[in-house]
Amino acid sequence: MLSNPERARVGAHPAPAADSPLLAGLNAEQRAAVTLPPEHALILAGAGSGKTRVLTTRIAWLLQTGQVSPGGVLAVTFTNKAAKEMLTRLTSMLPLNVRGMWIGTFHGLCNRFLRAHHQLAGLPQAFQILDTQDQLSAIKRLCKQHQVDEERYPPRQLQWFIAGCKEDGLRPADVPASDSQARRKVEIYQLYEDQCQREGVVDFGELMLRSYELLRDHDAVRAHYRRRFRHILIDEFQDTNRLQYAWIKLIAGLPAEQSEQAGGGAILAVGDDDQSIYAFRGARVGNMADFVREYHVQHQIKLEQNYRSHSNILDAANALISHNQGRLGKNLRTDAGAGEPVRVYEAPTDFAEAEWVVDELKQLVREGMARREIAVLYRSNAQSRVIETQLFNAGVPYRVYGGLRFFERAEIKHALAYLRLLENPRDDTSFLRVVNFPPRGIGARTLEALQDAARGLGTSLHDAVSTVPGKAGANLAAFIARLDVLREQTAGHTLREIIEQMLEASGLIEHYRGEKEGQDRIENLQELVNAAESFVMQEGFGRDAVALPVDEQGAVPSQSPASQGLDPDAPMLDEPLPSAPAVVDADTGETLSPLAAFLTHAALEAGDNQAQAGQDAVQLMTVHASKGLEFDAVFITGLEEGLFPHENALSDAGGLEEERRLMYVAITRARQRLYLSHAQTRLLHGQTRYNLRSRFLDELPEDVLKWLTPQRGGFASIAPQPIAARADWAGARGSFGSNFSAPQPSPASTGHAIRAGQQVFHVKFGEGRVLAVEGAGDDARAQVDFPRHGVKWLALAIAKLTVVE
DNA sequence: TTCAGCCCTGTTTTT
DNA sequence: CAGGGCTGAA
Repeated sequence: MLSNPERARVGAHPAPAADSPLLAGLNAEQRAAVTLPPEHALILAGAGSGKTRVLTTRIAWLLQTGQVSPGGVLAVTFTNKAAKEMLTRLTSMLPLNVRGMWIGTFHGLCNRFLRAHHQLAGLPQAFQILDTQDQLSAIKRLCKQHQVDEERYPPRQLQWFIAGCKEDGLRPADVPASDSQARRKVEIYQLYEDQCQREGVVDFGELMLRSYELLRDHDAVRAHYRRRFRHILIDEFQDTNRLQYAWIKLIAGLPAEQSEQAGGGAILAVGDDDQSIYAFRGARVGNMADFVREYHVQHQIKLEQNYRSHSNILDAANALISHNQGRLGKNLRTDAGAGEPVRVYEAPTDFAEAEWVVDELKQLVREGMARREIAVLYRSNAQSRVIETQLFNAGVPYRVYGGLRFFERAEIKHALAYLRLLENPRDDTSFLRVVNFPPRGIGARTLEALQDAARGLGTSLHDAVSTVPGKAGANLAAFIARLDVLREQTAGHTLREIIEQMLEASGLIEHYRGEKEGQDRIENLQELVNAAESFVMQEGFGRDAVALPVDEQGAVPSQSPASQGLDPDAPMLDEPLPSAPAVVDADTGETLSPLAAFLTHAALEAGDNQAQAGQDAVQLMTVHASKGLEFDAVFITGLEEGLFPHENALSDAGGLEEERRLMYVAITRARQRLYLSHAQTRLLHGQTRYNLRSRFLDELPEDVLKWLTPQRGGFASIAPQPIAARADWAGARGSFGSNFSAPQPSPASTGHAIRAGQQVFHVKFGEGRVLAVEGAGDDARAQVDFPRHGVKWLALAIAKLTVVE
């Protein structure tokens, strides 16, 4: 073990200890990955192959063998959870001060970086971060102000467009726009950028992009970090987007740019192409291949030994994923036995499906399984409701992940808006959010006048208040006066005191006291005080948090970074090069007030959503949210065409493959037991929908499955279930009860001969395949997949469909 | 200005 | 079915 961190200085290269206790218990591949030479490498880590262990042991190994000092490590993950996990494991392996290490999420690290170099980045030091909600409301506000036709340019779509541009590293000027519609979008993008800049706020994408540009445009800064980071480790590399990969390339330098002199770290990319499930938000699996090519990667290690699941589960996963094209190729294996078969259940309704899930999991609990070891997964959040109801009725404790998280709740957002205004009065988004909440006689008309005035003056709303005349103006003035007083009163106070005084002064508590449903909200607001308190404890803001001056003008050639107040326990630069201009390192960037730091924390980590974390509860979450987790028993529900795979993903082949990877992720969460289920009918958007069972079920090997219900026809084209509708079908919901083994009721015909699975012809769209039919009589609709025109819903009463078969 | 009620629309996954 | 936005009345 390392007793003195100083030993970690580079230069003294102790002989790598092959018998290091760190390596104990690792298999050959894992060991090879941990002890790789300091060169670029790609680890293909299958699900459950001990990826996190390898990653953390690698860091510990590098530190222990003196190949790098803590300050020379950059480790990037996607989720806060993963970053925390890495830190915890690391500190349990080595006694070490992790403060100088850069371990965090892309967004977290970019934030840290931008705070330190905020002047170079053109941002106020206390810039605030817009979450998705804030971003949308900022865009809506902008659209109103600039008379954007919200019909033609829906704000949500604009948000998607802007985020997409940023993920590709494109500023408005870089976006190709051929037609007028596209040009208009780019124009709005530009306006949005201006607005954010004016208000001193950044969105998630901006954190990344701004940080990328800063590195790109400032040679001294880039050179500094290149020399600093000798080892760059990236988790979940398959989830990186274009911009993130470009950022990594800047911070590491391309091979041609790397040298003893110029620095440049060794990149260790860890990923699994089969678990790439974030293409929808810009993730590019292709980055893996690009990395291998651009960095001439010589070391590729596959981790295929799975330590998690029984072989029946793995066989199912392997078989499923083999249906995807163009994989890097990887097969999981295990030494564990076959284990239980994968159980498959077909329910008549979503309601019955939930009932079955609850019955089964109660049985598991009776057999001694801990509830927290049981997960119920679904494709989309809306599906949780039925299951929740069932669990609730059965009195089974459960916990839902996702949905509204703590910092996203309305009352919390209101409170945060007040706090943000204390920190930055120019934050118009926050201003508008609370200027009339609780109501204080400032209505839409007043605000319109204020916004006009602000636009005319080119100032923030806050600064334009004095120009509004009359009673309305007086109300506004009273509002900002209240804020100003609060700001003065709380100066120098602890975070807790600031929040408590804000809750009083804002009138939020008072307001919710008067509401009938307000008690919960008040409790949440009180919880906010607790959240702040524990944040202060964790970050050590409590006492003598010395604010170090950050000299942003950049180069201070005569001073070494160490003389600028860097943590002496964490030497940043091993032997600073004599000619190199010293750049203030982002480690000195902790000059934020506790309040500003807390607000950042709130934006970057939306927080957990349920207070009852300690209880032994069944876990409910989307498949996406389950990534990286594992459970003894896993239920994957709603395995239906249109739901999983989701209908929006069916239009292109890439979408389907991503859905399949999603299913692969879901399957590989299970250690011992895996349950799959689908329902014939499901209540969605208040309508009963009839779904075929998911094609993914048919892609699993029969011999690992155990059908709990009699099997009927296969997917779509093979003997499709006669699917038609009867108006009172919904009324029959639940009456099937346990009657699932009975033959399907054959409801009266709609009069339309259209059935799922059929090949049909449409005058305009040509030939297509019917995916589903729903509704009855004149309302009957069919979902048809047209090869040329995509998936469409057609009203059977109107559309002329002829059966081709 | 506020509030209640109506209509309309959207509706995958999220750092 | 939900939530947001819009309208009209108090």
